[in-house]
Amino acid sequence: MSHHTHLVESIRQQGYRMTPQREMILDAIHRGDGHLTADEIYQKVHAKSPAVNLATIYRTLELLKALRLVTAIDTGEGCVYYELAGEQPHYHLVCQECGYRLELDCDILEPLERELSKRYGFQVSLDHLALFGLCQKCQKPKQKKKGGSSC
Amino acid sequence: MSHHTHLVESIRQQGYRMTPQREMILDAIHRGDGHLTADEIYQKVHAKSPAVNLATIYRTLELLKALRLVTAIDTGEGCVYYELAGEQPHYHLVCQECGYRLELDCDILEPLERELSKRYGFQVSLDHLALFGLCQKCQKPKQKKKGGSSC
DNA sequence: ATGATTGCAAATCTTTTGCACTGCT
DNA sequence: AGCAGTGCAAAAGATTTGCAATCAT
Repeated sequence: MSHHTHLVESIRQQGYRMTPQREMILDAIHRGDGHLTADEIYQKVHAKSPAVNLATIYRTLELLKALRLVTAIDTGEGCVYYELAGEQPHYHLVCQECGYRLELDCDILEPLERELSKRYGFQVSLDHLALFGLCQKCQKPKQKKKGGSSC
Repeated sequence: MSHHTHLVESIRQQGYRMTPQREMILDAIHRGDGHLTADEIYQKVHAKSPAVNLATIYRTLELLKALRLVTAIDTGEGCVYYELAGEQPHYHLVCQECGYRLELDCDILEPLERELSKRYGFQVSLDHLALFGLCQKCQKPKQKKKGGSSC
């Protein structure tokens, strides 16, 4: 628990209590390295301490999100992934055909980020990003229907 | 049905049957202009023909997606939006704080699209895109990273 | 005619909530 | 001690599925 002392402090300083459950949840998210669903977090915590309830996981995640200690990433697969806020952002490409996923280099989105800020004053959280499309493999089986989709 | 004759043909040519339900669903999506949830589509169809079942909506949307006649957009709000494939792509910025949404100019994502293709061979479906972050208004209460005016 | 499609109801799956009890501070 | 936090069970909301009836082809 030494690595997330500051998280524990954050929670306490804002008037919330530190419980074993919350500690285990934080620890699970930390070890999960940004790719755990609520249920997976539950599995991990439950393995350590079977009495912990799924509802507690959800309530805690809700709290941690509100305190901006964790962020949620919705990749559109019907489940949400959680990670500690401030971790190295990582972007995903998700193939809609085969589910193949790969991680993007961080720098590839910087120009877009700057442009959105300049043009719209909008500060995107690109660490939440998942992009969908077709991987190389899955592009081939389809027709070459490329007409009319230009801007 | 004049505007989506080609959709009807597509379905038939692939060995599927054209039913009034499917016609109404296509029509609803068409008129909905890319921002309807499954349930909203259901409401529209149901208004015309109360016997139509929600399960049919889901099954039809599933089919239409598989045939690539409609695309699904998950904006991470817990619901999925449907639109006709090949419609003018439109991107969303969604404020995670206040839910404010705005549409992006089409051209802003082209450089990214090209780069992803070049670097990873990945063909992103950017018409599926929703970006999350903070709008100008909601940036202030937090870090003063930027001096903006009102939304 | 015949098999794809639908309606209906029940089942899933994820997430939320009410309430009484527990335990952090 | 007092109230935030928890466990439990039940609720809610979205989507899926099994099955018998129906209808497009």
